[in-house]
Parts: sequence; C-alpha cells; structure tokens
Amino acid sequence: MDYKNTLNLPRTDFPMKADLVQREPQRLARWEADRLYERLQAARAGAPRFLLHDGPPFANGEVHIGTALNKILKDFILKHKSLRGFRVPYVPGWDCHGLPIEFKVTQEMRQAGDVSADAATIREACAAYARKFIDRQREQFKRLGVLGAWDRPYLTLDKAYEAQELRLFADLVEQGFVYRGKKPVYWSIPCRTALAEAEVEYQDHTSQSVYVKFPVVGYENTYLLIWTTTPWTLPANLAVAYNESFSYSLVRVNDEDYLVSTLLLNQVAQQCGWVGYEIQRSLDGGHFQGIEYRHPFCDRTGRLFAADFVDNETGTGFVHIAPGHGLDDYLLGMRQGLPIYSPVDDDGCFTHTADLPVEQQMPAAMLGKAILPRQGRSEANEVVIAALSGAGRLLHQAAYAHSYPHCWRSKTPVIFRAMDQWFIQVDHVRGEPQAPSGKAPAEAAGNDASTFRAEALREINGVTWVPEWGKARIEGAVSSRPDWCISRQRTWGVPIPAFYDAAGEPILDARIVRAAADLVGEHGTNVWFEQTAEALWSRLRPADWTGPEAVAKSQDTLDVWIDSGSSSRSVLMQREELRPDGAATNAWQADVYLEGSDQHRGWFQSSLLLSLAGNGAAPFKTVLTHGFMVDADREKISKSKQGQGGYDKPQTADAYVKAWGADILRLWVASQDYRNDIVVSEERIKKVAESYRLLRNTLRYQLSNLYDFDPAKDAVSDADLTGLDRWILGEYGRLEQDVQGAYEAYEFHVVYQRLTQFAAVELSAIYHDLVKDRLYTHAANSPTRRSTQTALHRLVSGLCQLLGPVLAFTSDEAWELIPGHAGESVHETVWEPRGLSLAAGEAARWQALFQLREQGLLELEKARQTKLIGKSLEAHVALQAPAATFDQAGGAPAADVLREVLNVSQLDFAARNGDATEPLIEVRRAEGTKCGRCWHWETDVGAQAAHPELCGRCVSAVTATATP
RNA sequence: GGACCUGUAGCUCAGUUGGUUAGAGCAUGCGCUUGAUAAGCGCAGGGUCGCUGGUUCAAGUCCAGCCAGGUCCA
Repeated sequence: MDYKNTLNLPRTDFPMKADLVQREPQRLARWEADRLYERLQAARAGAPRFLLHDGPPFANGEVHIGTALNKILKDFILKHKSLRGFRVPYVPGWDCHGLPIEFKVTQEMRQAGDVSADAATIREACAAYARKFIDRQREQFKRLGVLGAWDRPYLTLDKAYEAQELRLFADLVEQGFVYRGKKPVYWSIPCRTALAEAEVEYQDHTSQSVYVKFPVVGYENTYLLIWTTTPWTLPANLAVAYNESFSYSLVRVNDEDYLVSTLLLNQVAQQCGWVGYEIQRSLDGGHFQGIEYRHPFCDRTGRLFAADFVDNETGTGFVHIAPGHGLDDYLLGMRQGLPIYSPVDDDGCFTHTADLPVEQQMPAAMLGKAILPRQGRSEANEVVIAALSGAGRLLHQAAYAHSYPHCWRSKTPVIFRAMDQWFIQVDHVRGEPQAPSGKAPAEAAGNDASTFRAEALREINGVTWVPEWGKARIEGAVSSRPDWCISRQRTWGVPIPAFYDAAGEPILDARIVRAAADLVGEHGTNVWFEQTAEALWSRLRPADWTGPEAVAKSQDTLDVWIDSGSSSRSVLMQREELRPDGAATNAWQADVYLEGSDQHRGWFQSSLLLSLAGNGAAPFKTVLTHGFMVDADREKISKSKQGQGGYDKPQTADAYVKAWGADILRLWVASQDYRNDIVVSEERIKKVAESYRLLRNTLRYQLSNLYDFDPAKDAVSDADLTGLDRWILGEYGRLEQDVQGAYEAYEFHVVYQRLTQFAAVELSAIYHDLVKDRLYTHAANSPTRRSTQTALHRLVSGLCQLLGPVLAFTSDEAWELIPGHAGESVHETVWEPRGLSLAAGEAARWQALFQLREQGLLELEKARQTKLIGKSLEAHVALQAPAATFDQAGGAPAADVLREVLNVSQLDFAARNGDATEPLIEVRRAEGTKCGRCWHWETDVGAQAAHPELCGRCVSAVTATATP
C-alpha cells in the first residue's frame, strides 16, 4: 500500500520560480489600483512623522543604475520606518532647469532649422522636454517598487515652486546677502556664458608656458623671473607675488641678474638652458616688500606682495598676478586695492577697459586678438609672446602638458575672466546693510564668528553625518567656498528679477523680488521672458519707490543649485502632508537626506546655506551618503566605456530590471555596504540572485507547511511549544533584534547578511531539515506538528516583515499567502516581535545539544563515506557524552531530542565514564525494518496486522488522520 | 597636484581597547537524498589580511611611505 497520501506533505501556491520580470508589474498595478500609498498615509494619519526628503534627480535621460541605487536605498528607509509604525510621506522630486536640457533642446531646434526662437519659445520647449523625461523616469522609479506620491511630485519648474524659491531669494536680498560684483568666473568662449564649477571638467591640454623677465625698478639689469602657462593673461598683470617663507637667490647669467626661488633654481636653470650661472647672493622674502617692477610690454609698474599660495614645486617662486583672471589673484588684488582688471570681451578677445588709463594698457596691436585656440594656436598668446620676444623679455618658451579646465559642452578650454555677476556673500554678517553693488565683500571676515560662514559651520555640528567623515567633507566645502556666484547667462532657469537703470546700475530689491514671486506664482517664470521691461517694471515697482527708474530687465537666470537648494522652502515648508505633528521650532526639518557623496559640495551644501540663511536652520537632521557605482574592475562606470562596448548592457535601471526584476536589484543594493563603492557586475548580481532563491525557498517551505494551519484555532502557547520550536524562536528573537538594529543604523548590508545566513544555517540546514519528519509524518493535528506550525507561522510572518523593505514584491507576495493575512499588504503592517527570549539554562542546554549534534554529524558522514549508511535514518547512534555535557544536555531524556536533531532512527545517550572530555560516538546500522511511511527503521514494523509495512507510531498517525 | 575615503578567501561581508592555527554566507569540488526536487543535507578545498618598512614580547588591528581605485577640489 502506498502511504504517501497519508502524509501531510507540503503544498502551496507560492511558486518556486519567482518570474519577477513578468509578475512584479502585476503586483505593482494592484498596489496602484488599491492606492496603497494613499491608504497607508491615511492609516497612519495620527502616527508620528518620519520625513525623508528626496533629492531631485535631473529630468534628463533614462534612470541610470546609480540613480536607481539612490532611490532604492531611500525606499528601504521609507518602508522600514513605515513598518515601525511611523507616518512616512514621500514626495519625489525632479530638478528641471539647467544647461543640459537647454543645450539639448536648442540643438534639436537648430537641427530642425529653427534658429530664431526667442527665449520664451525655447523655454516652452525645455519644459516639454523635462516633462517628457519626468514621465519616463517616474515609470522607471515606480517599477523599482518605490512607494510614494508619484502623481504629485515636486518639480522645480512648477510655478508654485519657483514662486517660493523667489521668496526665499527675496529674504536673502533683504538680509543683505546678495551683491553684484566683478569677479573671475569660468567663461566658455563658444557658449558665451559663465560656467558653474560643476560645468567645468578637467582635460589634458598643452599650453604655451613662458619664463618672463620683469625688470626691477631701481636695479639695473635685474629681473624678477615669473613663469606662466597662460601668456594671454600678461596684459592684465598688475602685481607679482612671492612667498615670505622661501629663500631666493640673485643669479647672474650672461651679465643679467635674475631673482629666483633658491629651491627652484636648478629646475629653472635646466629649463632655460643656463650654462654656468653664478649665485650673487641669497635673499629672504622680507627683501621684496615695496619693490616695484616694470611691466614687460605695457607702460606701467607693479608691486610685489607676499602670498601663501606661492609654491615651490613649479615655476620660479614669483607668481604673476592678474586679479581679473584668477581666484588667488583676485583675492590678493582685493586685499591690495588693485583693480579687477580683465581686458577681455565676451568673445574672448583682447580689449581695453575703463579700469586703467588707456596709455597704460596693452599696445593697440593686441586688441581684438582671440584667446581661444584655433588649430592649436591662440592669437592672443602669440601676440603676447611676440611682444615679449620683441622687448627682450622672453627668457624661455616651451609647450607644457597639464590638466586644464574645459567647458563640458563645447569641450574647449575655459578662461577665467572677471565680470559682473550676482553673488551671495558667504561671509556676510546678518543685519548689516546689503553690500553695495559693484563692491566685493571685505576679505578676512572668514575668522569672524558673526559671519554667515561661521554660522553655517556651527549648524553643521548639529547635524548627524553618516558616515562620520561626511562632516569633514561639508566643513571643507563650506569653509573653503568663495562667494557663491548665482547668476547665469542662460535662458532655461528661474530669472533673477533685477532691473537696470538708465546708467546701467542694477536694481535688486526684496519688495520687487516678492512682487515678482507673486507674478510668477500666478503665471510661471515665462512671464519674465514674455513681457517687456517696461511692463514688468510698472507691474513690480513698489508704490513708494524712490530709487532710480528701471529701463531694462535682467537677462540672467539663477544658478540651478538655487533651484534644488530651495526645496526646504518650496517643498518641506509648503506641502500639507509633510507638515510635522507638533508646532516645535524647526519641526519642518527633514529627518533624513540621502544622496551620493558628491552632494556634500552640491545639494547638501546649497540646501544648508539657503535654508540656514532663509529659514534659520539646516533643513536636515541626518545626512546619509552613499558611494558610486563601479564596474567589475572597480572602476567607475563610464559612458565612454559603454560606447567602446565595455558593458553588455546599457547601464540603466531598466536594463537591469528587465533582466532580473526589481527585487533582485533591490537585494543587490542591500547586499553591499553602500558607504563604499558599489560593484555592478554580472557575477555579483548572479550571486545575489542565488541568495534570492535561498530566501524565496525559505519562505516557500514555511508557507507550504501551513496549508492546514489556522492561527486562531491551532496556535500553541509559548509554554507548550516543543523544545526545538522554542529554540528556533529564540534564535529568531536574536535575528529580529539584530536586523532591526541594522535597519535603524541604515546598515542594510547587515540586514542582508544576517537574514541570508539565518535562512541558510538556522532554518534550511537545521530547523527546516529536522522538523520535516514531524510535519509530514505526525498526525495533522498532533501537538508536535501544531507546535512547529505555530513556530513556522511566526517565523514566516516575521521574516516577511523583516524582508519587506528590501524584497518589496516577494515579501508582499508571500505575506498574502500566510494564513490569517489575506487581503492586506505587508507594507501596511506594523512590525511586532515574534521571537522568544530563552532563559540562560534553556539556551545552554540547546548549545550543548547542538555541540553533540555537530560531532554526531561528523561520525555519520564517516559512516556514509564507508557506505555503511546512506541517509541518516539508516543509522543507530550510540552516544556517550562526558558527564558534564550529559547533564547539561538534559541527561537521559535528551536521547529523544538528540535522535530528532541528528535525524537518525535510533539513538542511545549515556554519560561517559571517567574524566574524558570528548564524547564517544558510535554509528551502526539501525535495527529493525524501514517503515513504509515514515522511513524510520523500527523494530515494531508490522506489529499491527492491519498495516504490515508500518511502525507503531505511523499506525496511530494513520488511524488519527483516517478521516477523509 | 591637494583633501578625504576604500583595499580581508572567486563574490559579499565579520573581525571587539593589537594577544591562541584569520571567521560567516554564497559560489566551487566530492558525496548523500529524491516526500521543499530546475529543491534539500553533509564534507572538503580555498586567504603571504593591497605592497614595503617601522613600533611591540605580539599587528589584519598602531605609525610612515608606496601602489591601485573612488569622491571632491585645483
């Protein structure tokens, strides 16, 4: 007779094959149809709020795998906090303005033959372009399983957003943070625009380097030697810097005396091909104070100044200073009261300016010469070098290869050029009047505790930075940042609502900005571009205005970092659902910001500065950062490598989702310590997919043994659980503590390690393997089986919740198949502890039992290798333990537990005589016959005539379950 | 070029204030099972802890330099 159908064999609708790519979208559709996110928000209406504020990705292109990593990490936090009972609103955002979109759009328009589009038209096209990609990205983000207010995201192009951004800007204007100044900025000649630092990339470039002789006034035949890689900046030279701490030498070469840093002398001599020079004398930095020199080809003199930035690595120890063409130069120029002289026009050609008398400026022959190299030749460099050479001031010239900033769009070398821009003064002292236009802030304010910079540094201390070194990163960014150049000569952005009077003087007034904000709130920022200056001025001019009348409007837009950096004002303080529960000060702050570590200098900084200046506090309590995606060779994923066939697939989130499914991708994100680099490789994901199968099978095993279990009726109390069930629940209790701790610490890789190892070892290799016998062969309603089912029910429920934040789809799929959980999503549940805390004695007993098991398994393995047995049930184990172990394990009654735990048919357990410390284990073939039902070897098989193939235990089980 | 970060078995991670033969899971190999079966169990192999010096009775763990990679900045 076949007794197989008298067994309680597992059955479940939870398939072994996940088929994530096919089935995840179905679940997603259901979440959406059920309005899961909204339902969850409503259900937690009264719960304490946990707020993670989304950093807006740029609305351009497909979602990159790195962007997916960021969103998934955020979702881990959101889902976990929700599981802990918080109200967790999530409003995703997009950064919509900026050059990449404008560039793309104008390029497309040009290709379509449209070259005459006005600003408003271009902007409409940019907005449409951004919205198109927002829709694409939204679908891709949702597909990852990220739950949020996807139908009501925040967009930096929304007029409500822009209006709040301008109101924040008005606050800064009102407090005197904003000034118009002339300052060197990166300038792209082909694009005719100033560039943000982020828009500059360093590339190899060959410059013309020159050693130039500057005659020292009052010393015949004596020259300072300077070295520069940008000869075209020499017409703007107004000073020379030296380092006070260096030692200098006066060197005679061919009847001329040169001043050079002593440490660089050899290098210079070699470069300039000096043979047989003589050191006349040594000088220290102090000798140069007040010394003057003649400009090599302009009719003026300059002075020497000490400066720390002069280094002893390259050059001559003297640095040519052009305050209009370099940041260090600019700062030195400001300190010494030099003009910020930049004799270059918007096209990158030499010109005279009003800063110096014409006769002191460059020879007329130089005017109009272009700096931008064409076929490797820069007219401006050539004309300068020719002038130097003609005047006998050129000592040496050589090509010099180095890394040089380039415009990221035109890929041409950028120049540093002083021009009028709007700035936010970082060293501003609150309450002091607005810095007058055209004047830069007083220098050396950096050490003053009353400055905004100092305030920001203090605020940084009040924020939790994870990892800790993030704090040093942002401190470095804030303490070293120059004033924030916030104006851009671009079209696709939020306009700076400034005007100019008839004299060309700027008008920037908080009241006007606020009025503009109201106008923008109503019509969007296009209104600024559509209406004439006259119309705007009449509309925005304050009623009691006594200042000059405007004749022109500003054409500048705000730096896009102002856009995204304003989100604390435009989103956190505006959105109804983000509002905090209490009325505490700063209750609008987000609990967490989480972005890549490059954002210390980017969004974290811009958000901090703007929020602190405008709202009085940092917008975040905790800032988490993650590393970057690298490929299997631990090198960063690059687009050029993609182009050269370096990767099989495009590095988009979608490519990975389509190949593996979102849950594999999510598990892969969880598997690695995101604070370091994240390795993206086929191999890695395959390993993660293996782990996924392990976890899935773990859940499947548990579900499949609960098909006849009703927790309301069949659950067993803690005290009545069998020892083995109590043991696994004890282990599980430790697991849930560890996992919850790891979630709280945002250490998802610990969550992953702990859960996979628990599933592999405690469950699959031990517990699940051992309880099969009782689950399958004991009577369906027997206390042992119900006890184990109780444990399984607790385990599978707990595991689904612990896995929920990571395996968003799979845990939900399993959850609804758990008896008693139908109709709800795991994501709307609140986690509760389900483990047991075993008393010390009980825990120690199990430790002893498992120690004996380990040793027993070794002996069984030996027996298997000698072909004495095949499966363990063919064995009889005679086990003698040292007396102490014997007692610890529970004495003779432990034999039954040990038999089960070793999964053998028969086991004798006795104390070993003497003072031996090791157990004595003997394995032999089990006595009796194999029972046709439970496969145990028993001596009572056939004792019951009605069931000749069965052991006694199975006869009772069969009789008990004889009902159809 | 500068600042910061990272570098432990094929992969992902642990390695407490420096202290016995460096651990885990996965993967691999070899067995067992065939009542979780495109599953499950057992056993085994696998690491000069990036490299080189130094401090120490003792270093993956402390110090210095170097190499490789990353982020930011020039």
